[in-house]
Amino acid sequence: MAEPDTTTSLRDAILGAARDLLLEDGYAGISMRKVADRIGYSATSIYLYFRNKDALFHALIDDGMQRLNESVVAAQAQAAEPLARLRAMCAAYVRFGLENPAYYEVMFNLHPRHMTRYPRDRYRTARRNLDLFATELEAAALQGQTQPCDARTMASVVWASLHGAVTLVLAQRLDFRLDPDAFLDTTLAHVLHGLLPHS
Amino acid sequence: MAEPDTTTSLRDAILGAARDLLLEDGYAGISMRKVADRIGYSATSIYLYFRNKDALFHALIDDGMQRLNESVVAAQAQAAEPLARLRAMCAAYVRFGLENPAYYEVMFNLHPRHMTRYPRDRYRTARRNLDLFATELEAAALQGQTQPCDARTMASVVWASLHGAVTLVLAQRLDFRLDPDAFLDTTLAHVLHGLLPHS
DNA sequence: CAAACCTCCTTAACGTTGTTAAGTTAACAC
DNA sequence: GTGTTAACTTAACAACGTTAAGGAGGTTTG
Repeated sequence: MAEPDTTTSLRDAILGAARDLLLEDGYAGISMRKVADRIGYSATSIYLYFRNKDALFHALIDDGMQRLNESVVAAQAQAAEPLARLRAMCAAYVRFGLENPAYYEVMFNLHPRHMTRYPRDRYRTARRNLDLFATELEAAALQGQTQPCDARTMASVVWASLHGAVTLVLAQRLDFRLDPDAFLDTTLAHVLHGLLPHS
Repeated sequence: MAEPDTTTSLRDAILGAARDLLLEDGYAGISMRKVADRIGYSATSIYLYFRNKDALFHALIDDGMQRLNESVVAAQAQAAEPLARLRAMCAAYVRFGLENPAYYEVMFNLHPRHMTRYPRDRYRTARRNLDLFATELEAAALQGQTQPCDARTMASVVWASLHGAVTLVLAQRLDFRLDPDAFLDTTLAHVLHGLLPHS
């Protein structure tokens, strides 16, 4: 299984193998030895490029955050009005979660107890994402389309609601009598409705 | 550390030790050997009373679900009108999460990948909890206080939003520029506002 | 009374995990 | 040819969940 290292550096090969294992078996399917086996190196070699297992996962999180951000940015460009953009962005977020459950898991559902916290200073991409939501919220509020609010807080509120719904569905903890897609649609509608001005 | 077994059965002693460890060190702080050490038995004794580690955790989840349910029921009785009751119940849910982070973690944030799914038929208490929310939602809709909706779906939507917010705060992933309590208050207000009739 | 049995618990072990310490091997410098 | 450095491996440690086998003590049965 030894691959050539002339084309890719070993660091990249490790990351690739870890990503593959993540997509195949989820978080639990990854061990240092399995990652190493897959590319024909010994487990300890990984420590030459990543301080420990957490550091390896942090790199995967970076990767996932990047992909999520691209999805949301793409959605943002699909509509002209703030509220419509917001809707598209929320939908993109949910879709990302459903389509990349393994990534979503390491990115958001891996608890600090299981893994050293993803360092604050590497949350750039995540915060940038949140800022995208805040921007649209602020624009919508200025146009009187929503009730006035602190955009930064409300961006987190919106995100938390979406996150809760996605997590619920991915963990298969949704009431089995409900249809996941319908549930997610209702959640999205409810979240947006909650932003509208008082009657 | 060997405790008397005349008063409590060993099964109860194991559960108690597991609960203590859970509260002290969280999920990661629990291993079969640690639980056993704490009560002066060997690790393998646990297997006489629980099929495996998952079964032990499922018992802890039962315990936590019971406590959560009691909190919500108590909150429900504190108000007379459906919407006010709903608000009190949501607040109780959030409070439970903040005050019992370790319980909350095993109950809702431990992924199926880390642990065999909590069996469907043992979700009685959880579903009962959800039904409490659905009942109030239905009553509120009947009185025209909210827009009409499928109460069961909306109960899950409300729960998911609260869950997302609580999870975010507990995992310390909330934007560090925001105050957790203010964020949770805003979330609660937003969730309830989202239920109101269209203007 | 002794033999069989059952209940409750333990010791020993297996295979796996993340991680560290101590080599090894090859390439290059002078 | 000797010294140095970079890249990688082997061996090992402590901890993990779990299983198989066994032992001590009381109860039942001939």
